[in-house]
Amino acid sequence: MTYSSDFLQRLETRGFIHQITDPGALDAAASKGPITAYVGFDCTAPSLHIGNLVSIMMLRHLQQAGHRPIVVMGGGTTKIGDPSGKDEARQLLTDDQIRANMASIRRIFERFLTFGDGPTDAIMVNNDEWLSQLQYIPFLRDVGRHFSINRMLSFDSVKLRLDREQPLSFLEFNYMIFQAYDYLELNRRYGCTLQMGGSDQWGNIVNGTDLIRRIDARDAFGLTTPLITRADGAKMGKTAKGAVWLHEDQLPHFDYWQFWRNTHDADVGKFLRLFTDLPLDEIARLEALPGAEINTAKAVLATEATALCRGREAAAAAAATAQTTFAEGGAGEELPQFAVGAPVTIVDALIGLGFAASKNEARKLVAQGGARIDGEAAGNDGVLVNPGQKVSAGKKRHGMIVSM
RNA sequence: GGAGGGGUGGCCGAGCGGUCAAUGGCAGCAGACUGUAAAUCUGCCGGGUUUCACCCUACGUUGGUUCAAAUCCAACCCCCUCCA
Repeated sequence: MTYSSDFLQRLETRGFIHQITDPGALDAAASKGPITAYVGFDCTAPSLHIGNLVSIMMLRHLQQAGHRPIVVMGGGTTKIGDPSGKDEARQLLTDDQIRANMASIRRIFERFLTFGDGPTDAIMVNNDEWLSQLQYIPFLRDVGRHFSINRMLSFDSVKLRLDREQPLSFLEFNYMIFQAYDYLELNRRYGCTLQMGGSDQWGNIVNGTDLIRRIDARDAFGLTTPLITRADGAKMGKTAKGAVWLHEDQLPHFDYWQFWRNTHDADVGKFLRLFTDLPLDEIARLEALPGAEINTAKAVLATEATALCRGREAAAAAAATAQTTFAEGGAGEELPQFAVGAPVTIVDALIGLGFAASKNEARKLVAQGGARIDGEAAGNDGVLVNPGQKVSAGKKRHGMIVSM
């Protein structure tokens, strides 16, 4: 499918589009002039992770194409908890936790979007602003009447729980109503005519467009992105160590860079399109690199993706560290460090650097030849390591011992 | 409320008085081969120590029987199926 609007054409060619409620009409609207679109984010954690990155990039493209992005923080809906994909109710957060999380998340968005008061500047709003003002009876009369229980029961998020006879509280059951109401409110306040989100949000999004049509008789659109999976079928962004966080407090720059560097061959092109701003012809060239040369493309992916989220400088530093550490066998500046007062055993060094969770684990690393000091296998667990030496666990984890 | 079935290591899932830190699979870690990839093969995969060994903690919870329990008994909690 090809679109006449720059915005949709961009999304389409870069692999962002899964479903659109009315592609033709949305394309026409986006061609005619600036539109306002939003994505909702929940703020149950102080940072977003890679799973949110597709939506963030989509907002970035929206803005670059001359439209206005709204970031909706689910301060109000976080108080309820989205039942989608969960067997059990989420833990409820206090107002203070929510506020702190929102402040922290905002800093991530400022890297990707330009905020301000201009016509295409991004704004961030908290749906708690209107949700907590709602009056129960009027809300039921004005909004509740448009929702049929029959239909709500048919939604996957609800059906799944009911089929498994898992408890679904009334509180959570209301989640989809509030999300639909958000859209109505944003449409009224900001003339927002497009809600975007992951494919799991399709039902919620459609509820919103329906509600706007029923109450205000206006057209609004919905767009969802495909679920991004890796070539081996695993869900994107989950590693054994947990989520890949966008916030540097939760994941060092170097580790973030490394995450992208270790992308599977088959995913390089896809990820370059989704997670960098590189032009498509450049990406086409990179993903076509044969054999081992694909590593060049991975390094570009890592640096570009890191630059977006962490800044160009941090990306360059991470890339330089990777270069000296992996390609030259040296030790880059960004490696994790472990400060000691006196020489320590290799076992303690591995634990100190966070490469082993217990002494047993560290000993096993040594026994299997995975522990190295300055590139040489550590002979036994009693070997001492001095400040200034590089300690490695396996081929990918490297750290420096420094003096206090 | 009644009748059955079940709760085991990150997950799935065997075991059903000693030989069980517990088969197998997945995930993970390390080694080999490579390209900081994939696939494959090999080893590891609760914690501690003086590591071909020993100690501690673990099979829903709490007690009990026994020389000995994940395995038997009792009570309790939770889940599932069927009946009311």
